[in-house]
Amino acid sequence: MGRGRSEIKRIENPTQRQSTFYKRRDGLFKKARELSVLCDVDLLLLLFSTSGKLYHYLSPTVPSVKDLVERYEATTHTKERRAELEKAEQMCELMEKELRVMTVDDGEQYTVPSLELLEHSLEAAVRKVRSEKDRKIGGEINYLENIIRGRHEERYGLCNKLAHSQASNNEGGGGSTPPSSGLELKLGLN
Amino acid sequence: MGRGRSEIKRIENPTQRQSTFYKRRDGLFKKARELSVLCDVDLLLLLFSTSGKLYHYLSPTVPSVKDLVERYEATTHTKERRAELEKAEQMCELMEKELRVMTVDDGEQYTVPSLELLEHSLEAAVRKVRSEKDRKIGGEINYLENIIRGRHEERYGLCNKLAHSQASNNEGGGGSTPPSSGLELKLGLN
DNA sequence: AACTATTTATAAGA
DNA sequence: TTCTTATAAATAGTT
Repeated sequence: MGRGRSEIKRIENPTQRQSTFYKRRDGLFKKARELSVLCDVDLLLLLFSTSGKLYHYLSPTVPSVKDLVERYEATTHTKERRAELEKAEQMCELMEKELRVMTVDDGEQYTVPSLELLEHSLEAAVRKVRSEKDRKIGGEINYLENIIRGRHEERYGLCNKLAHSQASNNEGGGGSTPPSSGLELKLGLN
Repeated sequence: MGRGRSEIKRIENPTQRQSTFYKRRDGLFKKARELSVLCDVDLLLLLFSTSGKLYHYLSPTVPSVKDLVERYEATTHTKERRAELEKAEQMCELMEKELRVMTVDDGEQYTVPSLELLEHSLEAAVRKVRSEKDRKIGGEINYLENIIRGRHEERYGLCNKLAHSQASNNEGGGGSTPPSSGLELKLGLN
């Protein structure tokens, strides 16, 4: 847009780069907000300018950056696992095929006992690949279970804290508990 | 853009919403990429569609999502701390002012001993706010130190793993160590 | 997916 | 930075 060319490559002139940065940054954030509202999308936009300044946008439907990043991690983990499983599956098939071919083909270079030996080791390899596949499936389940357990503990901890703080408020503020955050300091004006 | 109105609010018609989503998602990613290249910016764009599908873009200069998010956390932490410190500072000033006013003003409603008592508790309160401020500064330092320590341990752990796996490769693969990742399975074709 | 009439974004210039 | 304006780009509605 604008007058003249396009060409997406690093702008070397620092003044021009800065100016373009302001304009396009504003444009990008506007578009991000619009997409998130129009299409009911959870999104995070996080950016650091060359000078190290932080700008970010998080759609209003998302409670926190951490939350969305955890979802990202969970998703990519399962994706990676699925890709690995597919590869393992393919490998399995390939090896079974190979095994069949090798035992049927007449190989002049092999004696029967050596072919038998080869067959056995290939069978063992197939078993190994299968068990590795199973181990990975188990690992994925553990990973997800851990996440769920973590969430539970988090909630439990919060409940505890809440109950605790309510109890100590009812006592009248015993003094030894330090303020946990922000500026709700007890000023001791008794 | 396009024919007709604008109005940024959730599109209720699902077909239209989906169509708009595709178009604007592509546009947003394009703009994100362009900004990151043109202006040499580190950026992360992470989004989940309503159906839970993940799309993301990370500028090529950033090693990983985790990396950028850590930078975000470090930055916001220090920002929050700074804001808290500022508030504490203001509170301090306010209280000192109040203290001065109260001891100088002729308050008809107070006896001198009660004013003196009030003065002392206000002074104590000021001390309390100051020490809370110092505690927070210390906490921030600890927080940063922890991050640094974490990085060191991560690296150390990786070095160890590497050394270990190289050692066991030299031994000839003793069988009890499970493959750590991917598909570099030892097939046992001996 | 493709096609346009329009609206938006923005490169240059001030 | 900030505003203006000529022009390139994005996209809403339509096919």
